[in-house]
Amino acid sequence: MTAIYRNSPVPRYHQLKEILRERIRTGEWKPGDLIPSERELSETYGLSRMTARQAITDLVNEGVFYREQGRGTFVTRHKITQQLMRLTGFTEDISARGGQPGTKLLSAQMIPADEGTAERLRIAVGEPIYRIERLRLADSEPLAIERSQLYFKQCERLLDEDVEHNSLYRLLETKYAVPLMEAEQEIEAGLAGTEEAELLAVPVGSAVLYTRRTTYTDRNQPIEYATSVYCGSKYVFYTHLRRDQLFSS
Amino acid sequence: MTAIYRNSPVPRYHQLKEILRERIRTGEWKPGDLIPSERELSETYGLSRMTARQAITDLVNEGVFYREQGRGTFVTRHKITQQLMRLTGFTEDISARGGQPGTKLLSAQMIPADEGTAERLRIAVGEPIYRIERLRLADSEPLAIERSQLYFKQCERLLDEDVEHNSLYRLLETKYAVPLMEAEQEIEAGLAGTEEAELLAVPVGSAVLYTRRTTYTDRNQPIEYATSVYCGSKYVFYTHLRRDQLFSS
DNA sequence: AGACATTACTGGTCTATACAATATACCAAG
DNA sequence: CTTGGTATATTGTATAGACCAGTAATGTCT
Repeated sequence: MTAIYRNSPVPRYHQLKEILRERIRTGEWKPGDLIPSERELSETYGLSRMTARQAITDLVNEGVFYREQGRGTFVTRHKITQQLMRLTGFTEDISARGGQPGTKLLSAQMIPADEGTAERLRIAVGEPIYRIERLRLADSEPLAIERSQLYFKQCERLLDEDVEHNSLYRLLETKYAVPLMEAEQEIEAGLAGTEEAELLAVPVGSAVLYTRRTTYTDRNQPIEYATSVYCGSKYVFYTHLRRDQLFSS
Repeated sequence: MTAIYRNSPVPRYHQLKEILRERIRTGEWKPGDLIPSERELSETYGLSRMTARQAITDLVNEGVFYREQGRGTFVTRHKITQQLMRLTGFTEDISARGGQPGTKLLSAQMIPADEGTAERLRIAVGEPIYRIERLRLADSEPLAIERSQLYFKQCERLLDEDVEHNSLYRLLETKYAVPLMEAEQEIEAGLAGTEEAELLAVPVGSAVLYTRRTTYTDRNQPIEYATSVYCGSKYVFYTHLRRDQLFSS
């Protein structure tokens, strides 16, 4: 894509975002480079400056560019991490890191929600939820134990899915029209217990990471509560932190 | 603040952001509430719709509101976590969690940068950097060991600072005019070694979290590289994940 | 009662324009 | 050689207006 289609159903600012991304991907612009000014871009692609600016602003918020008033807009220097802090399921995550994801299904069933889960999913205690327990592999080695609990309309249909060979998140977004938007995650250090050690094939007392995650749809509805145990020696979490202004009031 | 000052040096959209935040703080708007429409807000405060929209867009990006086309704009339901994924120094972090931060200075000196640090701070190997090692306490209990390495113009002046009783980040932002913007952080599980166990007052082999963090200024210059060891039983990390669109190309 | 069209709201996109604030290079006066 | 102004880039802020697209309630027809 090298031009803006004015009659496309895709918004123009969105088309421009893709073009700008592409010009980075191809290596035309390298980290630290100055990109054309907003006015220049708007003339090149036949847009108003504000529309070009919206595309750039989006990419600034995504961490692709940064602006300096009076100087111009530049390509950020660090990009790897940003892509890894995206909300991803295990399958997508491992693929992105260049590994071969694998899954061994431990259990999948409908059960009544206990108190903690019900509160996090904002449903009534005892409501039937879909619970799945999977051992996750990377390059055939056990990496994590993942226990997911989901609730949405007709979530019992998930029982018929092949969750051993499909990405749960991809299934939700495609077949079930459940668009995932964001998640809150807690990370804590721990030691492997006997059961966990056996599944992960590590000695009892090895370093592990416990995570607890609540996932929300684009309607801000909690849809999944998942707890995981990651093998400490094989996995690193990346996060990106931003400092917002402290308002002196 | 309840009105927009048209001649204020503070941008109007920024004033509006503060007003909107205030209306949440006072409890006027609760999580899940529908706020007035963009058109309504712009009339109320005497702004154009685009200006009001800019304020709202900012707050949406910060996770304060979410929008639903055709329905309106709402206050998000989960707020605690968002504040904790801000880039914070230890002092601010513990205060925000309601604890009493403390520090024991282990060492502070200028040393030549080793290869790994030089690369992360994007300087030459051997360049003199400021290195500080501190034991961090929460409510008088040891919580973490933090080793920070900083490089910027005249960073040797830090040697004269009382880093035991001051927040390093606050010092940087106020006295040294070094505005911090964002950071990348890696988190990994580990076990306490003998030296770490002693400092943290836990048994050898306890669960700990290793973190490595590179901090950047608003000019995208790396300024700090810090590694920490957190006592596993006393600290939980929070992260917020966003799913951005997967572009099918 | 149910299905469908209307309508009036919402946010989403886009334009054209104006002026402010900042950064940089250059030039002239001291 | 330094200082200060100026021209001209840049992004930042702000307006007014237009139309599109999705939602929900209402009314109307079957």
